[in-house]
Amino acid sequence: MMQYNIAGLYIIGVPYRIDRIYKYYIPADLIGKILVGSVVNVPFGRSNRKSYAIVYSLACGNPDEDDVKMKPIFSLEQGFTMSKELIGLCDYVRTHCFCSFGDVARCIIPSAFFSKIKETYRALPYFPEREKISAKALAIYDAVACANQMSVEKLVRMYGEEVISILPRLVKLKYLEKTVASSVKNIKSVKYVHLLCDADSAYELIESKKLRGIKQVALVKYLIEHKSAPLNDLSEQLFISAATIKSLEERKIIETETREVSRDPYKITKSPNDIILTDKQQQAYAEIEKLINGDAPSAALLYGITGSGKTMVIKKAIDSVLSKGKQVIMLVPEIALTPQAIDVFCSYYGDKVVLLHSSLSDGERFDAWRKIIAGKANICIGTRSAVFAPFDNLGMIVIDEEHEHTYKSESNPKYHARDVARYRCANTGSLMLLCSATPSLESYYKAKKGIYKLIKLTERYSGAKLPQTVISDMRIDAAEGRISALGSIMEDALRKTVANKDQAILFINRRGYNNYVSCPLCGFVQKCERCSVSMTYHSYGKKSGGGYLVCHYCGSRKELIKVCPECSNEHLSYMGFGTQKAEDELSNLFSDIPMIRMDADTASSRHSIDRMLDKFRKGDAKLLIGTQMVSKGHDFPGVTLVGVLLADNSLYLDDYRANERTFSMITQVVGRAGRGKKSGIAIIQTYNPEHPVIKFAAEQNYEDFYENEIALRKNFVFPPFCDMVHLTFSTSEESVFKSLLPEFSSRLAALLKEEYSDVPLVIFGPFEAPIYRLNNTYRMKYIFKCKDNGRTRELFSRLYSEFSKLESNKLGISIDINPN
DNA sequence: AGCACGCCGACT
DNA sequence: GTCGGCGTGCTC
Repeated sequence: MMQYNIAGLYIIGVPYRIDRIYKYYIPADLIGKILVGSVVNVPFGRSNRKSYAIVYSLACGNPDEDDVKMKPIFSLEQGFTMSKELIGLCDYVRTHCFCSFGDVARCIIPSAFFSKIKETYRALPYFPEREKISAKALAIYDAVACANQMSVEKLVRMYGEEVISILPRLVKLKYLEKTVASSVKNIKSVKYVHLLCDADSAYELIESKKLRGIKQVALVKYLIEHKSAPLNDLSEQLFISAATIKSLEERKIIETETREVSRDPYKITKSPNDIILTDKQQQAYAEIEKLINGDAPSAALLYGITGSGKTMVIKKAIDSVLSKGKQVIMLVPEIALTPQAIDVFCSYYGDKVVLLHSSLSDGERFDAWRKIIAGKANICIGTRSAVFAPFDNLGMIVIDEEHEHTYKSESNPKYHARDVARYRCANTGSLMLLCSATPSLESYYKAKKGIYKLIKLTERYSGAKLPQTVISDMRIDAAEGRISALGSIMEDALRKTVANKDQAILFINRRGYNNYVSCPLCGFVQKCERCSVSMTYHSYGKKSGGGYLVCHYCGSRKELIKVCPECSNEHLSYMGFGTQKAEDELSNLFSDIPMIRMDADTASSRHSIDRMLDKFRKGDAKLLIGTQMVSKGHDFPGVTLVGVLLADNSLYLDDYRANERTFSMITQVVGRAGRGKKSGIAIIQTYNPEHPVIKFAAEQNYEDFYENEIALRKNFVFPPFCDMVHLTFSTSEESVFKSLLPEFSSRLAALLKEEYSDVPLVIFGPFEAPIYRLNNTYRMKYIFKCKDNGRTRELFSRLYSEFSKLESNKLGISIDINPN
């Protein structure tokens, strides 16, 4: 049998335009051991720096006779070989998302797999007796001392292999010290800081000038808003030193606490008690079972209204797949926001479940991943990237809340989990099961066309009724001169709810107190210095007064201005409201009712979200007010009132998906009411009560919304009737646009006229990105309507490669297909 | 993305 | 004379 001695491989970590198959010869001792899918180490580039690579193909030949000078593979990385299916997946994502092969490989293999122990050397601080060592050793010492620290690889490159024998001697003579840094961090505990007094007395402390240092004031102010914060965040964001913490700790104003961060954060309790499906659920399940039992790849859309009991149908489907000895991936939009659903699955399947999501540490992620490749788990529940879980006998991929935008990645590789899932299912004969109460238009369109099997659940579980909905016309309140986040209808309903000792959820799609500060006389608006957006006013604690301005895009902060910097007017107006203002108004109305505000400012960690949701579920708080966090899949039987405070907030955005997003947001929130025995009521506050989207959402009428919207999409040619491509140039030097944009436009025109005359493309732009300046980078973009096929991608691939090397470091270019 | 190579200006 | 700034170009 012929032994392969040449490997074609993809290098991990190279830029897109040089990402191709490189040929290396396999040294004699590795022949037969290196397979397609092996992870190997190779020398790459003029400096032969050590790089990781994935073996893509094997061949026989003479390394010296080939036209390219071939280098040898250094070594083989043990422990993981990528399956054919996953290699195909890398190819697929690479060509569809304009990223390198390695970018996809890095989604499949956790970073901890690559980060082997790194040996570096550091010069010791005192000046040594130079006479005792050789000239060569002295040169090495000086080089290390000069660079502060150096890796072994670099020293070998500079001085040859003999450094290997010299270095230990230098360490023994205390010239150098060896540091072994493993990048697999074993974070076992995190230090937290919190106030020892309540917000109001802390605020008095600041007012009464009892705190001397600026840092101390900043820290206390920060803690008033965030309740408790990890020490690391504080030193990073506020530049707080240990001394500041210590002095406040001694004065008993704050307290530090060490919290254990468990390596296995989800405790699993087995309770295999079987579930009984209702007739409707059983019917839906039977349809899915048929697809599971067929061996052909398939896709289904489970469209079930809120509260229809989709979770149990999914559970049954998972049982069925597992019983055939196959594996399941289940995707959820965000782990932290759907703890209930996850608890259900963990309690049923115990240690056969593995969780994969973004807030795992490198070590935790590595553990979870090894559990999958070792075959110790057969269900993987996780966020977007879990779609890459390296199962070898996949049977089904479930995508819960299929319409959620979090399934689209916004950074390289810019994939959509649904597309990746579809590819994997097609190649493994698996079922892709999409689930939603408000399916994306694209998916419902495919279901109606028969590409996906459409399965409907149109009744609420165990007879619960959909809430009665009321549209509150805020124009009436405005005409009466009422300026409040809460309309009169909402206020009355809240009073009733509170009187009945029931619970309510209020939803606002905006955080902070007021979303901008402006001068009514000269029109001045306080903008961020780094971004082209207005800054949002955040107060400390519940009360207005004091506070700071923050940019929601780059995070920069600024003291609140009291006087207009343009015309010195002292009466500035604070416009628009967010969660803080609503909380403030509510606490004025119901001062003795416990309430929780849940937004990115109060829910800093998974733990704090859990704590808040638990408190609300137990009834310890009666009102829950917050951003999207409160609208996702939670099940609170005690909630009888649900309010949407700014229903039209997202309605008039310059975006073809604005209607869809508004509809799904309102529907999801409204669906939180009336899940228990009591019937519920939902109030939608809007300035556009006649708007069809608001009306359809109020009726929970997805079918009519869909018909209305799909007609619009067809008329104006938007997805699913075409594909959208966004091409963005970004730079810190605005002037590069002047020559760049005409150059790009004419190059594109030339390509379309000659080589790609067969590619239909509608060009919009160039124009400024919706936020032109972001964190001091300027962004110009093109939008194209096209058909996402091989020829179109080839055209964009060429443009991407050609323009990504231009202006070298000054210019960034990004291509995104069907972005959010 | 790195990193070496090479071409100019400021300095001992 | 040499050191070192960074613009240019290559990566099996």
